[in-house]
Amino acid sequence: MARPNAGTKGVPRLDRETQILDIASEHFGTHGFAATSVAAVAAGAGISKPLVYSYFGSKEGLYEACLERGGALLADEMERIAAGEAVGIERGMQTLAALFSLLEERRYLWRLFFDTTAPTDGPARDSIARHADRIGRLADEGVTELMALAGNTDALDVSAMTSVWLGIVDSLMNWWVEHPDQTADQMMQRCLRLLAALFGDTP
Amino acid sequence: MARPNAGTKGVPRLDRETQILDIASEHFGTHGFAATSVAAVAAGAGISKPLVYSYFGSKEGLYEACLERGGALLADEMERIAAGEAVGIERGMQTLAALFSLLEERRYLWRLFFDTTAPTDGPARDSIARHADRIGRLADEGVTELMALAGNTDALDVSAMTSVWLGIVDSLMNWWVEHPDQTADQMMQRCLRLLAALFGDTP
DNA sequence: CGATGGTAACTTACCCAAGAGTCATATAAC
DNA sequence: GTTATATGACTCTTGGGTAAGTTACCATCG
Repeated sequence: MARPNAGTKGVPRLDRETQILDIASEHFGTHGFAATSVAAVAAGAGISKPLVYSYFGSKEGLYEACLERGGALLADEMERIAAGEAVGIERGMQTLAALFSLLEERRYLWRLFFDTTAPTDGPARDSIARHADRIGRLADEGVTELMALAGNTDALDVSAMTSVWLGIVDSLMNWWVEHPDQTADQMMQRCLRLLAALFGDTP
Repeated sequence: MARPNAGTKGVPRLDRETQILDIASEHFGTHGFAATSVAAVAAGAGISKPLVYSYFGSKEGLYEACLERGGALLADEMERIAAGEAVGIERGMQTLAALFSLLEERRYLWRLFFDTTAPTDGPARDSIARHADRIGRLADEGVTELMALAGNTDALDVSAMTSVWLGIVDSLMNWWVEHPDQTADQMMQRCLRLLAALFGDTP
């Protein structure tokens, strides 16, 4: 007898991994890497800490797996937009619409990629940067197009504008997290109104 | 005898506090609250940890003191702009110019106020939020004006637009930190070019 | 002028809690 | 009975916070 909770619960590894990644992504995205504890993730999944380590190796490994899965989701969608014909601000708006729709039930996911508390040293640095950069590169591509249309091809200008664009998306996502009652559709309508307020018309 | 380093070094409390705040602000602003250790700040100032605690009470107290000093600097400048006659985007650009000039030697300072790793519970929460909100309120005022000019007075729209505006400033500051060779003047010229690229003219 | 004592400016050496990571073991399922 | 799934009970490091003591300075008293 003894340990009443030991032994398998009949949950296959892949199912359990998926569940752990769901919980971990939410924690990492909501509180950041540093403020997330593996024990809390385990508790959230209703399992013990060693199982998490058994499946993901380390806290960084867990974070990396979250990035992997989330990054694929985000980048695939952004690539779909990129493959379309929209350019400039139009492409930006389509990207926003896609992101709102995609992340409606996972608003925290975006913040995973812009976490300043993620480890900046050690072997995980490269891997983390790679995933974060994949989204950045897609943004860069769109911004380069936009700037070229306006006759500006300065590399630093494009770099700064990309940073600003990502900052805009970031702040919209943060605002959305703080306003849970807003639907994806309402967010998109709001963005169109904000754009109209800036440009003085309704494009 | 014994402890060769004990005893006063003849540095008055106020001088020492100022020095500690300089170091601490840079650490907090660069690495965030969670990733900053009091021991590192003390080492940076060439003193021991207990002296920091003796002067500031706790890590949160130290952070609060940084916010106090930095917030006064930032808010005073933003209030100076607010008192002027510029409105809308013009006011935004003037604020940017003032911030670039003010923060040229302290680019990390801005990030102090938007640190997601700052403690979200405990007694310091209110105090910290109060300082962060002071800047937010000034931004809100400017954005409200801008939106009103465009005929939009929806509270949520204004709230979201304020968030976006702060996000833009945030990303510009981050970009600036990553490009140390750029002067305040170059940053401002760049912003004007980015604005021109968006609006298709040079206002 | 030198002794005395108070105080401000410091430090060493420690405590303690939180959290990353590990080991040996247990049980359900097949 | 073998294996994948699982856990209780550790260890070890990091970092916030503290207790107690040390040294320099300065005023006052003889």
